[in-house]
Amino acid sequence: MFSKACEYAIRATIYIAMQALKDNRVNLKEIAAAIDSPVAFTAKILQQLVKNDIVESVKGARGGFQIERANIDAIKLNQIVSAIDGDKIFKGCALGLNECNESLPCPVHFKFVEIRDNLEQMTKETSIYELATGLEVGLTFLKR
Amino acid sequence: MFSKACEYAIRATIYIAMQALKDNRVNLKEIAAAIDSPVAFTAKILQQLVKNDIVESVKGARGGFQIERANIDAIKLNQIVSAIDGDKIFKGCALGLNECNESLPCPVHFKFVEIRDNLEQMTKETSIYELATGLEVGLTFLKR
DNA sequence: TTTAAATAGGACTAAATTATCCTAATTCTT
DNA sequence: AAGAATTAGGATAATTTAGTCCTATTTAAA
Repeated sequence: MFSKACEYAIRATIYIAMQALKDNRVNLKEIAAAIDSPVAFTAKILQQLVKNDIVESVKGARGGFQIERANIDAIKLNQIVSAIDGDKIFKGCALGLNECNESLPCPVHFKFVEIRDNLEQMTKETSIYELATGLEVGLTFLKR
Repeated sequence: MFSKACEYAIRATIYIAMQALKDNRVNLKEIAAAIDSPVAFTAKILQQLVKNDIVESVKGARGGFQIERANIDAIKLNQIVSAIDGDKIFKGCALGLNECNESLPCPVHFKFVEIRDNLEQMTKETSIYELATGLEVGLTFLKR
């Protein structure tokens, strides 16, 4: 469904948000440990998240990653997916056709559009805040 | 969503089914041309479909691929997906966790399960017959 | 019986994704 | 001011996915 990079991106963002809610800034090593991801690869992904204004970084000793309080509410899941994987998952054809729409549909078009649209809507209405709080309370997990 | 191999597999199966409904057996070249896919790669995928009893092959001159009439109704989309991509798409965690279920859920688990299950149900109730007829009538397309 | 047309399958290549490593730049702390 | 901790970024390696090529085998038709 999502690329590995995107999976890590979502997990990392949720973890950073959870810590940000407790006024903690977290560094790369801590993030990678918390979400059980390869450190160097996670660094690359965090760079992309910073470029896309999903997380903020602070350089130097005592630096790390954080998310502004207001953004924790504002950032929705679909923004992370689009930033890392593009919008193929939300817009693309299930059978890989370049041109596939209501007027020139592939055989599964109408059935697939429903699922694709549900996915997009779900990710659009799911905030990082919501995901981070479930994690903090211990209802959900980012490893294993 | 699906791998390239799976996209080609679905397109190829639909095309073979449509021709089988007209009592035509079709060969590799014709299939690849009809679905606009790389010939040699398509050959590999067809081998897998044969091994998984989704299509039948006939060797030798005048050989090719076909699907028994009864199977055109019996084969559902989910069988092709599982045969080529496995069932990660139907069973796997959206965030890539190895263990993710109702009792140890990832942060998006409950929201994602709905979509995943809808996809599985849709593919389970969609027969190749249904997809092939839309194609024959010219309502749907396998290229572009 | 030979030949041509076809699938099967193994070995290989190319491209994309995932992942690592090293160095530079930044900034806090001592 | 120096050193340690940290992110940024480029180069590279490893793995997976996508795709090609060649040969063997099968079978219909001439």
